[in-house]
Amino acid sequence: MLKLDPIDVRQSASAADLVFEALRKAIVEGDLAEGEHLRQDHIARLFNTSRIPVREALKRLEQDGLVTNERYRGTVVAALSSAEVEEIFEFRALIESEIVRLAVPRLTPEHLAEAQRHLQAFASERDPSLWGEINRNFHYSLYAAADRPYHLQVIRSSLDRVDRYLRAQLTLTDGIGRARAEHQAIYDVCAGGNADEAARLTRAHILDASRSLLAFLDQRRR
Amino acid sequence: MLKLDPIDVRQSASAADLVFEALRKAIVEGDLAEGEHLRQDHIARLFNTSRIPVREALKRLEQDGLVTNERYRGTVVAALSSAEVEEIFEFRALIESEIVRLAVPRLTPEHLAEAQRHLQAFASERDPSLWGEINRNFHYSLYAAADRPYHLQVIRSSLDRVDRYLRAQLTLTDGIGRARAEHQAIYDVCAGGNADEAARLTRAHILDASRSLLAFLDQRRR
DNA sequence: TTAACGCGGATTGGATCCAATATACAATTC
DNA sequence: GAATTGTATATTGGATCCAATCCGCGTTAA
Repeated sequence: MLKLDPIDVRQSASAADLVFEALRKAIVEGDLAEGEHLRQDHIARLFNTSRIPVREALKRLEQDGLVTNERYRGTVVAALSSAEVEEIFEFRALIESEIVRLAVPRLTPEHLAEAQRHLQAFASERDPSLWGEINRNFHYSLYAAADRPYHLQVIRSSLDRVDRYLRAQLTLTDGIGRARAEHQAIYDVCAGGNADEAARLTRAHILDASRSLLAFLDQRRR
Repeated sequence: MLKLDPIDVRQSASAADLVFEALRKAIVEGDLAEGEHLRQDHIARLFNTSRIPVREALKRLEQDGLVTNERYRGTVVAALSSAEVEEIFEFRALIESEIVRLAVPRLTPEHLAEAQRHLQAFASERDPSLWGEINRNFHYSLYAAADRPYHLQVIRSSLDRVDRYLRAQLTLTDGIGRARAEHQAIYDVCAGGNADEAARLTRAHILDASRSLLAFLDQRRR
């Protein structure tokens, strides 16, 4: 009998899924400015599809808080107030420090090796547009050891909302320098197996970025 | 000149919004069993509408994790494994204890009065089908004082996922009795202004329900 | 007997068409 | 000239239609 690798041939990505992922990525990475109108017809043409899958994608983005919709007026990229940004960073500090605490006792050499790769990439990468992605990967490589899929999902969702601001903050004077130093410190205590200290440093790292970012936002918005 | 109260006449609820809310409520309250198929055409007829708004509602529910969708195979009410239920309760224990810690110093007499009303309703209500709603309201009346909209939104979302299981747990032997006692204890320390103790009791309350529920689920699923 | 095959209805995904509403701008009135 | 009104166009929300896929069931062949 013929034997083949049982690859799932079912293409699970519908047009709506593709549009959703593309728009999500564009918003998270800051390629779509906050307040920008997302016209159904325009997006549909970009993807060579009709407005139906576009509308489904926009509904999903709305549910994630990445866009807002007003009936008959359309969908715009969500804009966050300083207070909202601050609250989300506070939330991240709470949950990400806890996930690190859970992760540290479970860290394997493989986890640490991957984290170190991202650490080095972060140190050597010159292109600021890549820092955000590397930053995410570094933290996620540690969080993965916690083996808490729901927590990770919530972390992803909360970071998605503020990542474009965070990426702007990284490019500020000293933003990248402090991030590098703090990452190294977090990595060191993780490798040393000190869960409480890793949690404390992660919390401080997030709140530090928050303070720097809010100072920048408040200044820019005046 | 004619003067009228400037009421916003714009009806913000689209058909998709109404369908979404109705389905969400039905799933959260356990009226739709896990694994049940949600046929677009059937739902559309129920609401006297076409399948288009139904599909948008289903996409939003999927984004919230309340249903799962497989291409060309349809949408079913999500079923959670015991491990997933356990993780979500662990998550709730973390974030709800923290929100209580933030809320206590900000509690006004009005907040406490509302919490006490829910406490009494919880104590006197005979109809088990209403316990879940009252339970939510009691906790939310305390959480509201924290004034953290994003945290509250995440709390709502996580509770939505497990509320149908929690409601089943409340009707178990002693489930409602322990919940009543623990609510009273939480209320007392909140009214006394002891934030740390309120957080500790909230955490214990959630983990207590989790243990009881998991024992029940593991037994039922065998 | 049973497993593979194929057909037809059921269901979902997507395209196109129509209705409802908003917005920009010209026309009009004071 | 400014405010208001009417109108044309753009855009969204929803309905209907078509295509792709799944699934149950009967048929057939080994």
